[in-house]
Amino acid sequence: MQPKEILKEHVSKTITLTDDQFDYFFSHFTYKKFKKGQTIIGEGDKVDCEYFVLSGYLKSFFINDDMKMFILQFAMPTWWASDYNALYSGDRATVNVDCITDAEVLCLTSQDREKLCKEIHEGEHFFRWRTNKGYVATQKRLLSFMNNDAKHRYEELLAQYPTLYNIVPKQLIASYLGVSRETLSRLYHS
Amino acid sequence: MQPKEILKEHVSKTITLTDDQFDYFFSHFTYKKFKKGQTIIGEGDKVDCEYFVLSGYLKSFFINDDMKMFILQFAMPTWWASDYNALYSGDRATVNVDCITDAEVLCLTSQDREKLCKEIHEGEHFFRWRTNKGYVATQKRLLSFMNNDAKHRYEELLAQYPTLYNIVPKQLIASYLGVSRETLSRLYHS
DNA sequence: TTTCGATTGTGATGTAGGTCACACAGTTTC
DNA sequence: GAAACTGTGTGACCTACATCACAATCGAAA
Repeated sequence: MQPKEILKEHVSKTITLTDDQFDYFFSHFTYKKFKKGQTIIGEGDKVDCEYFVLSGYLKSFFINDDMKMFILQFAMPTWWASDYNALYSGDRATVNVDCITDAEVLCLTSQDREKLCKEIHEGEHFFRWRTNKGYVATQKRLLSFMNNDAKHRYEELLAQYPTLYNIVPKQLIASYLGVSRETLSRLYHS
Repeated sequence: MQPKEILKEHVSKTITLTDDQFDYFFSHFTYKKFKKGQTIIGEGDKVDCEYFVLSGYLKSFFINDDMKMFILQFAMPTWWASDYNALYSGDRATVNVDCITDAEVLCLTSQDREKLCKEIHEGEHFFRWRTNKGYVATQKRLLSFMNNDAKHRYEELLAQYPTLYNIVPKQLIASYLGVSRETLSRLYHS
């Protein structure tokens, strides 16, 4: 499937655009291809874009002072990723985004997103709903963090995204769950 | 200050509306007054509204199977609160909202919010930015949960909201931090 | 085939924070 | 003023998970 179709199908789930409107919408995106392991956003970068995943897997993550990694999100096809704090505040990136596998993405600059939101009312609606879903999902994850132990969170993750288990190294899954890789290993061997 | 002025000042930080537009916008809100301890949204309720706080303090929280409470958010004047998952999905409430102190709020139904978003482009812009801020804040809190120990999170909270310490019972602060009240007590007596 | 690096399993031990128990305020109710 | 209730401090003990150390596995490079 073509990039344009993938995005169109995704957007159509929330809003209805005429073909002309969608063509115009799409014209603001730039296609890019990355190799496994490549960095898309690195700590300290100026962040201009958000990324819509066409194929492959990305991760967004934070590295603390002890060089420990915490994964905020795995981004799979039709998901969006960026350092949203940096993107909206204009600050330098504190969150990294890189490629777990080879990946193709569509880039949208913050400027173009705001332009589209202004010019196409439905476009603004789309981005409001997308952010809203992200907000609710993050709040759920926060609750799960406070409420459940690592084993519970592990099972929750696998139930929600069964494909992750085969594609993503266990180390990264541990970083997402907020436990050490050793603990994760013990969890699913019991 | 009047409810209308409070809301206007708040909204003006993000968007510009003409007086007529704002009058129309405001006409969709309903004023309500609650007593300390009163429930605004209870588990299992149908959720129609979100609430803009004029005065007083609310909390939104989740109760797990062991009857343990987890606080998602303290809502102070000019903050918004609801069970956003229920509000957007139409499901019954799993998150509660109640009053830490006597409180005055403005209620906006989900239906009216969508109506306003449709009729006033700037209105949609406002709600997109509000949600966006919530999203980024929740993501930061999630990161802090993964990264920092209870003491660190405690100091972070006090630095950000010094007033909370005097107004909100320590038990609730503990529930927000995700530690037992005993642990919290030990933290700040050392 | 050999070698190297990345990934994972597993034991031993340490620690933050949970749970339970009880004491002791301050404040509301009769 | 007694009684009951809500909020808080503090000790003793327990548990989930971290950390460190090292072994085992596997794929890619050479």
